[in-house]
Amino acid sequence: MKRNTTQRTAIQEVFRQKDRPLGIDEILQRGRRIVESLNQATVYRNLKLLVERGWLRKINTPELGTLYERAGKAHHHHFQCRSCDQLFELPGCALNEKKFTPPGFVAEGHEVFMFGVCSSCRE
Amino acid sequence: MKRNTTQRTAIQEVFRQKDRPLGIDEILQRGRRIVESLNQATVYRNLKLLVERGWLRKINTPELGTLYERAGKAHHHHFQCRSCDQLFELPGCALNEKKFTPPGFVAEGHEVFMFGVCSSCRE
DNA sequence: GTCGTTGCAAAGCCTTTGCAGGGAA
DNA sequence: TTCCCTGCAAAGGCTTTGCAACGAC
Repeated sequence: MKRNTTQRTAIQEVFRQKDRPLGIDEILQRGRRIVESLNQATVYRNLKLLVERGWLRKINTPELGTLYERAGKAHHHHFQCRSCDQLFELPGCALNEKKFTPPGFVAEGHEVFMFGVCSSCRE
Repeated sequence: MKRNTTQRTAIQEVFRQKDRPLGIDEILQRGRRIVESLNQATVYRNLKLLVERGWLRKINTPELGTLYERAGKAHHHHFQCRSCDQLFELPGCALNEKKFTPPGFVAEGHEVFMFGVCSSCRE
């Protein structure tokens, strides 16, 4: 049986506070504000567990490494600002999967990453 | 001034033989058929150099790590077969970038990865 | 008390780098 | 001969794992 440790709860709390894709460093930093002793290995172990439980989703980005976001959201993609290196959610989907699938191939899913500058950084 | 070493030539030859995205291991294996002594560090160094020269393009895939393909091709995306783990070229683009860009954001580019089963593996 | 969980350190991948010898021009 | 390039090994990031102590139930 799984136990609700203060560390795991802290990591989940971080995601409740910041509803956007987060990387390990930021999760660790913010988590330590809640549980000072929080260890990196613990974060890795819990992220893995929370992904397996379907509470988090792992995002392997092309330029920012691995990030995590809350699971269960509607199908969406991401926009990476190359100025502040934040990943933003893009609601909906602008990809015509069927049209794009080569004849004879079977499509199971897709990932779209957009790059550019966010509205805050553009100012 | 850059020199045309047998190692660098071998790596380029590998890409001429296989016109599809290749990973380090495959490049190394195939390169060693041409230059037996070929070293992994040499491959990494030359891939970096060939990318800088605009002869190769680096692809950071979500599930297969870093692959490289010949640069200079028309805008395209990729399809990853989860059965044979090969990356296929998808000619053209099915993404409506303008429609997908949030107000106030500036789009500079995008990356699309499709996942599924290729026609060979489906049989 | 049990046994899942944590912190710490070591180890595993993948990639980069320092260095001395080797090779292209 | 020059000095770029290579092979080898060590070192760097990021992530996982072994182990003994700890703590949730």
